[in-house]
Order: sequence, then C-alpha cells, then structure tokens
Amino acid sequence: VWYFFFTKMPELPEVETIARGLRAPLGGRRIMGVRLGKTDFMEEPARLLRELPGSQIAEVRRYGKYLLLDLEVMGQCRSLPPDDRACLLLHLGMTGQLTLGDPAGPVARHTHLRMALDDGRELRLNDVRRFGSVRLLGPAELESWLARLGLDPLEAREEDFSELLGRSRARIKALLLDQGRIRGLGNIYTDESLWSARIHPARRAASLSRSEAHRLWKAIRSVLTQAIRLRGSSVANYVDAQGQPGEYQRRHRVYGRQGKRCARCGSTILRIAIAGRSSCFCPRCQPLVGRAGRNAR
DNA sequence: AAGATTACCTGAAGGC
DNA sequence: TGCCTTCAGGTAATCT
Repeated sequence: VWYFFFTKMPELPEVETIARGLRAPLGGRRIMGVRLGKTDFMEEPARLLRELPGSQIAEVRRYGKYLLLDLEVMGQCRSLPPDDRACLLLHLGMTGQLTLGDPAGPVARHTHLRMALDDGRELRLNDVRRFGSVRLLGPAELESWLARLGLDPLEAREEDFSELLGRSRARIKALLLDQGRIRGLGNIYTDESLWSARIHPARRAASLSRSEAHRLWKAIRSVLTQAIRLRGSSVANYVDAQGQPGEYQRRHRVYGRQGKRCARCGSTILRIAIAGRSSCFCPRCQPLVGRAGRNAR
C-alpha cells in the first residue's frame, strides 16, 4: 500500500515532494469513480463528478503551491469534445493531505475527495480546515488561472526578481508571500530565507540594495533546494511501510523558534506580525535600519 | 490602486 | 466528557 500525507503547511518544497512521489504511481492511471464529501472549497463539484470518471492521468506536476494532475478526458458522459484535455488543480491549503491506498481502508475524518483508480487503489484528499481548493479546468481556463501567479523562484532569472523588488513599496515579507508575484513561498520559507539573507522582514522591498537583493535571491533558492532535498518540513510518505519523513524542520533557524537563540549570533529570536502573519527573525542579524541608513520606510 | 486588513475553518493549547 | 479564548495560516474578499 502506498501512502502519502502532509502534516501541515505545504509550501513549494512540500508540494514538489508530493508531486515527485505521486508521479510514478498516478501516471497513466484511469479514474474510475469519484466520491465527494464537503464541497464548499471546490469549484464546480458537479463538474468533478461529471468529467473526472473515465479520464486518464497523463502527468503530475507542481505549479507554485498547486499540485496539477493533467488529464485526458475520455469519459462517455461529458460535455467536452473527444480526446480533450483538462487539469485537476489541488491546493492543500494548510491541512491538506493526500493518501493513495486501499479503497476498503478506513476513511479518515475530513476526507472530502475520493477517486477510485483502475489499479484498485484510491486517491483521497483530506483537509481538516478546508483552506485548500479543488478545481477542474480546461486548457484555456488553466492558462489564465496559472497566469495569475508570479515568478517561480527556482526558474526565474535573478534580474526579474530584483526588478520585482525595485518596483514594490510593500514590505519584503509581504512581497515574498504574494503568490501573484512569486509563487510557492509560504510563512516558513520566507522567514528562513530572510534570516539566511540577513534581511529584516519589515524592510520595504524597494529599499534593498543590489547586494541585499542578490543575497535574498541566493538564499531563497538555497533554502528551497535544500528543503526539497530533505523532502520538505512536514511531508511523510510511506511506501510499503518504508517511509521517510521530511527533515527540513530540523533545519529551521527562525520559524517557530521565538525566544530561542539565533544559530548565527546567539541573540534571542523575536516574533512580530507583518502582513498579518507571524514573522520570526533575529534582531541582530536582521536589523531594520542599516548603518548606511538607506532603508526607506 | 497597491497595500493592508479581515474572513474563512477546525483543532490544539492554555487559562481559569 | 469543562468551558472559553486564542492562535495557526493560504487565499479571497473587502477596505483605505
């Protein structure tokens, strides 16, 4: 029995880990049946029931924090023309979990989407808080939906990133969390990246110097790459009971460490609210105002 | 009109 | 079988 799940707060590295784990077992599978629970976090649930059965999963990929299942829609009862394509977008919100296993197994509470597959297994989506989302889109809808999202931090060019910073008066923390500008970062990895780059989260994006922007760019890529390598902060996947939990949480330097000592300078880690989110940082390593006084307010 | 704030949702944790 | 408040956070809606 294959079994994948998230514990909490999936960001880019976690979703990437899930996508890589599901790629092989889901690729080529046909969806035989769909059962829904609560649907208030799904777009057009009737469409899921109508078009998913009979479709084949062609590819599993990640886009920002979204997990994408590319489908070849082949069901008899559907509104689309033959051999059309569609895409099932899954966002895991804060508490979304995906499992793949025995359809006869016990159904956990808050399981809201169940898809029977042609290999006898069942893919389930469980989401306690329903902060996630589920939507099935055609090619044109998919394109416009994904176009709302900003740069991929692992694929974009550094100059596009620094240009993005230069034209924003938002606080850097808020900018990094804004999926419309950079896609994939959440609260954990923004805090870790800002600590790594020694930049205060409340700094105005455009106030960052060229070298600071460069440090931040490198930090984001390094943090994300490392986290993917360690299978994220909170992903666990079990393959025939031989699972490996994500280990990046052991690497957290500031997130959730308020009151503890900075691993770099020994100062006490603080936590403040920025952009409506908790932000953990080291007040010594990440000063708000530099000696040059070039930080705009 | 970009930036800031609030609402949504549930369970864990803490105060009393 | 204790009750109540607070907190967590991704995204959409609302406000300024």
